[in-house]
Amino acid sequence: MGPQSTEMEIPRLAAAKIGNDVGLLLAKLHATGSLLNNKALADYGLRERSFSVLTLACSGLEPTQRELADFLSLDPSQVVSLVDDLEHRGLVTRAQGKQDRRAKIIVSTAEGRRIHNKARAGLEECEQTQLAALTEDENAQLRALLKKALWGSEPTRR
Amino acid sequence: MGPQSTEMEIPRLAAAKIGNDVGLLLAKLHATGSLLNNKALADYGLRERSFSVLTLACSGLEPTQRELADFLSLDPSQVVSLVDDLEHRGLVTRAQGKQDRRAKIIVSTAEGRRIHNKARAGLEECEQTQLAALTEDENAQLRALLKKALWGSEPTRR
DNA sequence: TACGGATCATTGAAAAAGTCAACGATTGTT
DNA sequence: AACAATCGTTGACTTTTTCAATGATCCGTA
Repeated sequence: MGPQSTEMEIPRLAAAKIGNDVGLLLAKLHATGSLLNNKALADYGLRERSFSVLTLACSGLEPTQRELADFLSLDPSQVVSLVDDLEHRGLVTRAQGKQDRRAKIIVSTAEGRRIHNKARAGLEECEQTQLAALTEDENAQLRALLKKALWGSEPTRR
Repeated sequence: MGPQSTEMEIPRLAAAKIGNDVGLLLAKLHATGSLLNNKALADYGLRERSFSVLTLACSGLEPTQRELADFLSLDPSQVVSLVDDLEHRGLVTRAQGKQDRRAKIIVSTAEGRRIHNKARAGLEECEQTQLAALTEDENAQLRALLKKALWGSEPTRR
């Protein structure tokens, strides 16, 4: 369907003022990125979002569904669907919250971690493709700026 | 509903590896930004996308609908809806393509430019809110990196 | 302790957005 | 002249988003 080449010609319309609009730039880069990411993740039966959930389940941070919803900017009901899917496939399980019995903690299974590692490798490749125009430094810079824009200063450096 | 404060606490989950995932960072910043932008544009009966179309219609670049679809990463049928709406409200008109009579060139009306100027002012304010954590330099840097990631090197400097 | 309001995950329904194939008109190519 | 390709448009279909309602649980307060 779309152009598969690594080459990316500068569209005529990029000259418009709106070519400086952060909102549009984010939307565009996000759109093209999602396309690539979802394509890469399809091999593992995952999509961008289920991968995010799986990643956080694998993180050891023991996120609750509410935390997932907030962090991923999703409606809680969407998290239910995502977790349902991952759980049915045996990649994560719902554990009872420790302090709060209403909450469900999402943790990965061994199989979930296995799939996750494979998928992550594929994704990194994919990400490099998307940001091929940037140098290693610029790549890191972009990440840092996005994080700072989102959460102010830098997150707890460790 | 949501938190209206300018303060943004660093979520616990940001510590996860995925906090470095460019895809997620883009999705998140884009999501929060869209929310703010759409809220700001609602005063003018616009949304992020209709504003983008209006902006390009005002740009003097005489974009065709096909170009709009490509540039905004939309399906051509979505552009039809957006232009229909703007046209019904007298903000843009469809002009016949010059070389290609199949194509329709979208140009703004005087009223369209009036609304656009007002809306743009509101949006800039909004954008500053979103990127409040960044310095002026970082703000420019972010734009430059996003553009480079999208289109390689820098677009025609002028 | 018991009450009341708030929060969590879940469900289901309604609205919005996205995807896709088909069409007439037009273009460019052979 | 014939052919395939492209542009805008329409309509059907699927997916995603949004939202209100619910039972269970938590927390603050009387």
